[in-house]
Amino acid sequence: MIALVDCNNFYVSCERVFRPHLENKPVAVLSNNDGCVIARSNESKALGLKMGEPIFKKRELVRKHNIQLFSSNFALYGDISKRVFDIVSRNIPAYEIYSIDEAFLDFRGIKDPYTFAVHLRKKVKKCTGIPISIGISYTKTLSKVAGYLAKKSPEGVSYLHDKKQISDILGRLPVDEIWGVGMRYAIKLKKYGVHTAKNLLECDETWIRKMMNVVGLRMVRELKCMSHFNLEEGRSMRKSICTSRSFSVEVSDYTQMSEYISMFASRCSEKLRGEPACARSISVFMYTNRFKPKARQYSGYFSMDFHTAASDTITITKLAIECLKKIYRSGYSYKKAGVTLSGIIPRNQVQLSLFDSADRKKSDTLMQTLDKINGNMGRDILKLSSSGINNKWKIGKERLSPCYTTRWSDILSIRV
DNA sequence: TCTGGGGTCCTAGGACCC
DNA sequence: TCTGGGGTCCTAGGACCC
Repeated sequence: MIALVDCNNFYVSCERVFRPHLENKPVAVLSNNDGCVIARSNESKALGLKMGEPIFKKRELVRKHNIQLFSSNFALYGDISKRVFDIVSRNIPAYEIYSIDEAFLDFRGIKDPYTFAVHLRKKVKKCTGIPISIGISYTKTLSKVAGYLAKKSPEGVSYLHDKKQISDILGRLPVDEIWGVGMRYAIKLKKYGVHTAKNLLECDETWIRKMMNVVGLRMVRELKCMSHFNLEEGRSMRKSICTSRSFSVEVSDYTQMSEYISMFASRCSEKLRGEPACARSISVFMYTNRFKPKARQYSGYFSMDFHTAASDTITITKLAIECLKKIYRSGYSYKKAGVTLSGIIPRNQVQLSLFDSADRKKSDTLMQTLDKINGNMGRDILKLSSSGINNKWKIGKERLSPCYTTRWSDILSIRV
């Protein structure tokens, strides 16, 4: 048995923990630059606020119903997530943290899964203030189905174990609610008269394989109670690391762009060292505003390899700038840019070059010092001058809540 | 006026090897 | 008349997830 723990409307719930008066009120959290809706409370969903929708299109709705909006505060959400999963994973032999708000738990050997889950849910709510739902079944995909039901049940827990019951539910589950069926597949499937999960199970497996390749086929088998996706314990090394941003004010100046690219490269390097790992290649991309069809459009992408896999900010930034020079075209207004590191390998598996002349020991010490100072005193206390001296990163976040749990100056004061 | 950020996996096709 | 068989690696593109 596998249990899926899912935090309800997670970002909204995090904001509510510190603002209990928002309970039962419509609330939403916005993406960077306060652009799109990325989390909604049930009340906001009921009002018709859609996921991913640009908020400026909904100004009237927001005003009319007094929907409370927040800028995204990932420092807060990340910390609350850690607290939730600390509690959830206690006394569980194996678990996999799947995303910031979801985890799969190994429920084998638990005598009464339903009661256990009900207790777990109460405990998490009491200790963190976050409401969760728990779906339990035979495979990961089925536990996702159970999770879907759990969200609608008053107890917040659903235990799917009876074959007849599973079959009934799959008969009512729309295909696009299945884990692994996105918009494209849903459209394709409906064209062939496949509307429910049960319809899909009745299809020929060769046909499914052709339509949705092996991943789709595995998913279908999982719905038939055959397990294909194992619990992945421990955090495995990432395969790529990306830092990208949309600019609140479009960029049309090379120096400005090179400062941003330098900043993205630094951020990527920090994440890379945090693994700890090195990267074999880097790529840089940038593009103009696709929502302004009348403006001149351009998009550029360029990738380069390091001579020797690198993790130090200086080497990485230098190559990022090389890439930038290859693709930068003047005369355009850029809306978004980013840096991606790939070919990630563990630090201790770097193949050195015979003619390598770099002083690695020195650069390692330098980076350790840099990370330590920035870790203790705040991000970017020490940085490369190529990322700009007075370049205060301008991400529109007008409705940002305090970092209640991760910043000393933001801790709540309580009048007793 | 205003439209996010960060990941994963699979496949087909091309280029290459012996 | 008639031109093999078995591999690897890389990339772009397409799908998905949160």
